[in-house]
Amino acid sequence: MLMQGNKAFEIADLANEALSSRQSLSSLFQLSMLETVPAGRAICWEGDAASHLFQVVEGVVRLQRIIGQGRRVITAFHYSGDVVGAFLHGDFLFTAEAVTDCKIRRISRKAFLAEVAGSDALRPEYIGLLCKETAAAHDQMVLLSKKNAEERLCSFLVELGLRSDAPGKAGLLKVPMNRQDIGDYLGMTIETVSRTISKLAARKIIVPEGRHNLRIVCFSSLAQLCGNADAFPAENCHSVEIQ
Amino acid sequence: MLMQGNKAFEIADLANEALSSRQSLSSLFQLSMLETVPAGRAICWEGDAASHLFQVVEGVVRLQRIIGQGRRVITAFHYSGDVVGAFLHGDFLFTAEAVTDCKIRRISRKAFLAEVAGSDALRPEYIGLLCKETAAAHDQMVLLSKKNAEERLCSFLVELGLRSDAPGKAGLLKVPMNRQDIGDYLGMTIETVSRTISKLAARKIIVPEGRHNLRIVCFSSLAQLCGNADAFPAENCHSVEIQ
DNA sequence: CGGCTCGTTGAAGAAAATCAACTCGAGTGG
DNA sequence: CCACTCGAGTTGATTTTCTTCAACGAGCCG
Repeated sequence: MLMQGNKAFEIADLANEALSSRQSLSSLFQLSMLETVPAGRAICWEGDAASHLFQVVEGVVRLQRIIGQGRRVITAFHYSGDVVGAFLHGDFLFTAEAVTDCKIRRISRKAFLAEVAGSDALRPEYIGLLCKETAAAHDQMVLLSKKNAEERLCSFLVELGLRSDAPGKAGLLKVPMNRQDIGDYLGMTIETVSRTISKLAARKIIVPEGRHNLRIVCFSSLAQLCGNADAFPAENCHSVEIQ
Repeated sequence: MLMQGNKAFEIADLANEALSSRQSLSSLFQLSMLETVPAGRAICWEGDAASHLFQVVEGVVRLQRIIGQGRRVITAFHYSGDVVGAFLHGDFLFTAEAVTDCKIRRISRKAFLAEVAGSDALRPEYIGLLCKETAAAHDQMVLLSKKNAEERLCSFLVELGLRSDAPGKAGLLKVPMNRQDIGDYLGMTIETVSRTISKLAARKIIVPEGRHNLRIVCFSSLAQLCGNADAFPAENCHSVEIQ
């Protein structure tokens, strides 16, 4: 709901939701204008006062930090529906940039926090969001600390493949970001990213189709190569992946 | 205050604080018994229901995750005054273990969240805590993703040195954790940790004194070697570190 | 004092980074 | 429509950094 129809109707519906205490964090953003951000454009800058939160409505956003001599670290990608900046207090800890052409909405931090503080329904959702982000940060620390190139790439592809808006576990996986983005996210160089993709392709686990698409031949193999202790077994690869 | 005196007095004082809305997150833990945890003992386990939060009253605690084949990642150290588990929702995402003999207090998540929800004073402190943890996680991702052995170790020593309970920037730095802990925190082996310490010692930046103490000869050199873009210059090394 | 763990140091090996050449594909302009 | 150009991606050769394996040394406890 709320995805089309005229504005007045949306706002009325929103107010209705608020009254009946069924509002969600997403609904807080619905009051703001939809903004269009072209690929490559920054949405906010590290060090600036974090006066607003953003929601990615469409497209992919990267959160990044730069440390001296052109070293860039991408700490997270955010996809449609995700909230950017939920955990910030004072300043932005990252620069957010559009990976693809994006549509976003924004809300002021002050309004956001006031809404959350005043709603018993929003607070658990907010805390859940923080928890999810922190869990992701922990997973990323494990990846960066202990995984090799193949495990990193497979973890990344599984993460992409498990996103709800992805077409499915087997099939064509859209990879909107370029090799440099992937490398800076996984802590490796573009050459190593490329080589690792080639090796997986040689083993017929994936098949590259153009720069931004990968055909996932055997998702359970990918999952097994993630290097997580709890990776599920892939003996059933063929039966599962029949399509 | 609240550090000694009889229990009844403490509780009365706490209630008083609550009434006057000057309570802090720390005060929430004051109602619980002080628990003693010997070095090496676990406080909570990854995967268990996160029913409680902890506060480190004394000692050092490590948060760690294990991934297959004995690979361990330490995602954070917590020191006296720190709250452990603030951002958790369902299950613990880490196993917490005492690095040194510790004293801790605990509070149930339910009570904690109720207190925070009901207090306009606690909520900002809580959010600030979450922000601080997330900022630390981001810093750690940068470290693990882009820094070399020397930069990692220097970052760690600076982090230790800047802790408020540390004696000072120049002087004797207590390093309570062993080499394995440091290695698993910084994403390197104990051998590389040891070698890096030796190299810094050869350059007279630090002087090891026993296994758990380092004399910091030139803190600003350490800060400069962190690899952060915003490292402050160390020309004033001598004048600052005269002591 | 002896045994033990923790830490240090050295030598060899492996993984990924770096440097460099080449390919591919998309967009541009003749 | 096709050659041209430019950026992104791939692949190969070499180098660097860190890991691994192994031996040795130092502090700590009984």
